[in-house]
Amino acid sequence: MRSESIEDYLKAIYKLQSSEYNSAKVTTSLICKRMSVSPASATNMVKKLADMNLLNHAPYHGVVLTEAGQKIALETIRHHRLIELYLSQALGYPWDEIDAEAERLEHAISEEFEDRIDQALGYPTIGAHGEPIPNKKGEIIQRHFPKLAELANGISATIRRVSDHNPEMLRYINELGLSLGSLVKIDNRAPFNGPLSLLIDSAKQCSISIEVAEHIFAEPIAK
Amino acid sequence: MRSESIEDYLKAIYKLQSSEYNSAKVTTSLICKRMSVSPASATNMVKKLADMNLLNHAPYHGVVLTEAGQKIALETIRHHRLIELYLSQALGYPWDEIDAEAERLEHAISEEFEDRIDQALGYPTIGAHGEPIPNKKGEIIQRHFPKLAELANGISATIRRVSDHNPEMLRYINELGLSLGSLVKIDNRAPFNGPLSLLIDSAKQCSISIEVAEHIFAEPIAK
DNA sequence: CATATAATTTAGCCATCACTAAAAACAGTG
DNA sequence: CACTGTTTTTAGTGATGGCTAAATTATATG
Repeated sequence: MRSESIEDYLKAIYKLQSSEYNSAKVTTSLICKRMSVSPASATNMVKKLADMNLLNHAPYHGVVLTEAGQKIALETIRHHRLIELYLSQALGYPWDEIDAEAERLEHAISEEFEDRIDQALGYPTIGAHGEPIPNKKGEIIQRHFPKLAELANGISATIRRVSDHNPEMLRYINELGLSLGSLVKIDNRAPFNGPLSLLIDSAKQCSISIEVAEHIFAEPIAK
Repeated sequence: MRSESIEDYLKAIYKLQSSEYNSAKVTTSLICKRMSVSPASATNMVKKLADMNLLNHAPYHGVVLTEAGQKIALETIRHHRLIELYLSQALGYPWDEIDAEAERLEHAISEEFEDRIDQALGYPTIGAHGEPIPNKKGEIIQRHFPKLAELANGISATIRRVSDHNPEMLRYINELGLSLGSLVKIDNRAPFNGPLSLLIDSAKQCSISIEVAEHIFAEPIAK
């Protein structure tokens, strides 16, 4: 009545639904791509979730989570992000490994475990990659920051969030010396989608591809 | 190819096999009782494990783990006991809750997680209830201590292990003020399987049933 | 507006792991 | 050594959650 699969689908659907760059409908094919399953599997699960009143499904037109579905999604995301932060802060895990480990653990922990690591971490509201952590009531405060790729030349900004989708990219970003709170200045922006030159913490110079710059979000410093 | 079920069965079979009070064969019915499944389910899984060369099965005469089967069992037990100790020491879990939480987590953690909590705990060899923790090579050092129920009047002993099978009993034992390392003196032993009177840490007097005394193991103090 | 292409759904299958009910094998006793 | 009762196994089912292949529906284009 609340399997790992169900939690994973609801989580994925929630993320697709609230994803900033995507105001489009959450279709079966989006879901199956995100979950790396066949279209048929996604259809089956969508039907099942609709039967359980966890989402509304307009056939051929996508799904929308119900309150109940969103609640489970947010609980799962809360687990995931608390575990990630715990792995990172309490156990010294590197940035690029916490997602995979949390992916499995998030389904196995109890409310009690959630509460205890929440307390051990000092009731955090921001996760290891800068994402907001939903509270126990299922409230989440979305924060929006521009991508490095969108910032103009000469702008200084503080790194606020990093996309966690690609561990290799995360490792690379980490090796550059970038982490949450790092100060970067956009030194130069080569034309034709060329690389971005950055000055990191007023110390280190480096040059990153637009592709990477699309996955780093930063808060421009008001001057 | 290595499901939670498989790990659970192998763990249970290992424990039945090496259980001290039981030199008998590990039969299907023992397994199904221990796992709380139907006899048919146990038979099915035993057949499957035999096909995978994780145990040898002489039909109607019980099973014996192979090296490969024992290896998986011990890895699972190692996970379980490290997690229990971590929950207890790092997260402040009470004695009676760690088993249930570890039961789920033991299947979800990676080698890396195992290594990191092992390190955080200082490479322990004794678990939260006094059981030995197998090392990474699958070696385990069995320690045998008499039950409180077996100790004669007037004997003093140090608590070395507590059976973890019944959370309610664990909570009770904990409330008595007994933990690993506690010093107890057998003050009196009422006849006809009557209660045992104990002096705990030369301070507190209490009286426990034989049933409880069967689940506490202690090392008599050489005088 | 017909038709090609893409998206979605249906139908049917497989593996895992539980179950019940019935059959078969074994063990102890008269 | 047959009989009774227990243990074990077989046979058949159900739920979950994947899959492929085929059918259906929607969409975009000439």
